[in-house]
Amino acid sequence: MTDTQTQAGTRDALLEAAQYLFGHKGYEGTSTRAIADRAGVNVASIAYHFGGKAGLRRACAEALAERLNAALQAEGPRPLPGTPQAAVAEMETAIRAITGIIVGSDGARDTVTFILRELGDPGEAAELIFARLFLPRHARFCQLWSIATGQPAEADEVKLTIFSLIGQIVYFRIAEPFVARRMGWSATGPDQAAQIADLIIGNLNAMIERARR
Amino acid sequence: MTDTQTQAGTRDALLEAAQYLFGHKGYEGTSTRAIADRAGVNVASIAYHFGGKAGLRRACAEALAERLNAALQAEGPRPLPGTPQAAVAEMETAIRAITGIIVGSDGARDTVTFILRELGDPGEAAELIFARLFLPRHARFCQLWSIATGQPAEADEVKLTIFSLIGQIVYFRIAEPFVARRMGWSATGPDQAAQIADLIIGNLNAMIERARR
DNA sequence: AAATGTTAATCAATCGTTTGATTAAGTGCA
DNA sequence: TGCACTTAATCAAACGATTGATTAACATTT
Repeated sequence: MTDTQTQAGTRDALLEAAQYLFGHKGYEGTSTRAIADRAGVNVASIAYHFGGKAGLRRACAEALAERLNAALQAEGPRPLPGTPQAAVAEMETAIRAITGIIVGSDGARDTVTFILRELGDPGEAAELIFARLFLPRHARFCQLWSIATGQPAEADEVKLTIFSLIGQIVYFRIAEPFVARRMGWSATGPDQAAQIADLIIGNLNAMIERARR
Repeated sequence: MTDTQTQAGTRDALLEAAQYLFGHKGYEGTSTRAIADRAGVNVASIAYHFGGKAGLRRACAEALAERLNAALQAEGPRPLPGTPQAAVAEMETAIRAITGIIVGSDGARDTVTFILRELGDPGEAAELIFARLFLPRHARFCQLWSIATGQPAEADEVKLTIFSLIGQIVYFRIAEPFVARRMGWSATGPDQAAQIADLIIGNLNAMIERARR
């Protein structure tokens, strides 16, 4: 009985270790040996399972997109809400969920760290994450906004507005250490995430009100 | 007559080359040789002028903070505006200026690329940039918001609101390739920056209106 | 000549990848 | 069932290339 991985365990262990290290030290800053060590696995396994370091990076993004899409599910063939009130309600719920995942320190923390690192390093992985994770939700938000305000869903101003809405959430995570210090937070947990979500929902309602005029 | 740098020229050439490469390929992804080549200078000059690669990184951050502070100047001992209208006007002007620098493709493009890369890689450089560049403006914005709305400048909600305001701008730059594609932009230049600034100023006014109620 | 810059050459360490060997689990046939 | 063979998976070891840093010689200026 050994403590090394066997069978499919190796693949998953590599994905988890790589996601953690790529996220915290960056792709270039992470050596294949460091990944293998953290996974408790031989270096050669990376080439065997993923073709190489770059393949492992791509596999991380794919696995993560699938996993997060499942967690946020919802992205199924849901019908659009019928009233402005219901549309606003769905946006508020979504903002709370997304803020909790991006800002709060739940289980997805390392995953979000990886995503943000890739966002700043345009490439295949960022492409994949945006196409599968961000854009579908952006389109949904545009439709909800359209129902809530009466503006056409594909109007330039609407699309930009939704970007500005999501940007607020993402920035709180990017600047987290500095936000925490400025706010006097010892940690950024679910309570802080809720406080941030409340604020952004307030902004959302202010923006909707203005758009209706 | 050679084409290599002499005297103080070497130092500046290294700073510029390093800022470009650190920003576009990341700190770990950039070799000292690549920096020296781009600067048209010998590798050993890095150790001579900056003590090493890490020192060059710090020097980049310091030089950039000084330069951007000068460009945005304003941060002198300006008096606070006396009326809510004047406070809103200053915020709008600042948003236009910051959006132009961060989003538009003016001369500061490589500098902003470096900053965003460092923001995602917490360390000495990010610390310096935030302390010297971001926080002073955050505090100023809080005061302006206070004058505009009557809320106390150091209230939690105000501080968070200002973060959410800045976050909108930063995100447009981070997600620039994806925003551009979604919007059908072939490039993100001054016109697009102005469009984004208009939108964010609209959001600002909506938020202020709501805060006054 | 002393101080300051710049250079080519070299260093040990580490990089991602490849190799050949080894193990264990299937597979086909008698 | 028993034997011969193939396949998938993992390993230690080694590969050539590149890394950041250092050295000592050379050039320029004061």
